[in-house]
Amino acid sequence: MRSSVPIPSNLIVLGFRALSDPLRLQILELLRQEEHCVCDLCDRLETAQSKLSFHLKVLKDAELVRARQEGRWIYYSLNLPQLVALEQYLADYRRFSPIRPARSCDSPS
Amino acid sequence: MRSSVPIPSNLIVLGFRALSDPLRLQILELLRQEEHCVCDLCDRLETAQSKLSFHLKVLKDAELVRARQEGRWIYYSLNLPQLVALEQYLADYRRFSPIRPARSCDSPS
DNA sequence: TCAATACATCAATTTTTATTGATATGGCAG
DNA sequence: CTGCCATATCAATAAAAATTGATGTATTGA
Repeated sequence: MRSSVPIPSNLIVLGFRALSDPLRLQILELLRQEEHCVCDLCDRLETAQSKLSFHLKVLKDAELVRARQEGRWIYYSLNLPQLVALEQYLADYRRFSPIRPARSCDSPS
Repeated sequence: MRSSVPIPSNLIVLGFRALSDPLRLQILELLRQEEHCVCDLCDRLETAQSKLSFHLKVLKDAELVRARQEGRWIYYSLNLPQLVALEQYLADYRRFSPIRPARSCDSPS
């Protein structure tokens, strides 16, 4: 019998992985306010274009951002529902984890 | 002048990184219900002890779990406040992201 | 049609993370 | 003390992710 512990969905794992990098969090921080094209992000983050494209792809694969083309620009924006999905995943820990009585808190340093 | 985009706290990044692995999420899933010692987790997850120790360290460094020694066993449990901190970080996207109309890349700021 | 711009993708390399098996440490029973 | 058990850590390797510079692909304007 294989492990009976539920295996988390791939999109959840991808989401957290995408969030696990400072530059990518900075990208999201910028997108929070408005959508941006790549060249704009390059400027604001002082980062090479190909590097940014790489990280944007990670975010896009995790469905944390969306891309919209307009002329020769591609505008990235937050995909809020997926951010909310991750938030909900974490919220379930708070909501469905019985708070056990803290036993004697004799912390061994 | 360096980028003015706020750099995320290291603990936040560590937290998301710790969450970005299926086995580690399974560990948290088990800990949700009650604390477990390592040998217990090895059994339930059918995973080698040293492998589990490695992943527990990742979770502990991210402060998502706590360890408590009792005799020769070490019991791991959730550290709910840090999970909540990550949840809050995500919640802020939902709460503070105004939906704005696209600004053209060309247009004067 | 041509050149320039915005972006993606690729190949090579470097860096980071994960896995595995072995060994170390420290508590406990005998 | 001795030997066992639970766990951590280490060293070697493997696997995955990130960086960099170059090249490819649309789109636009001349």
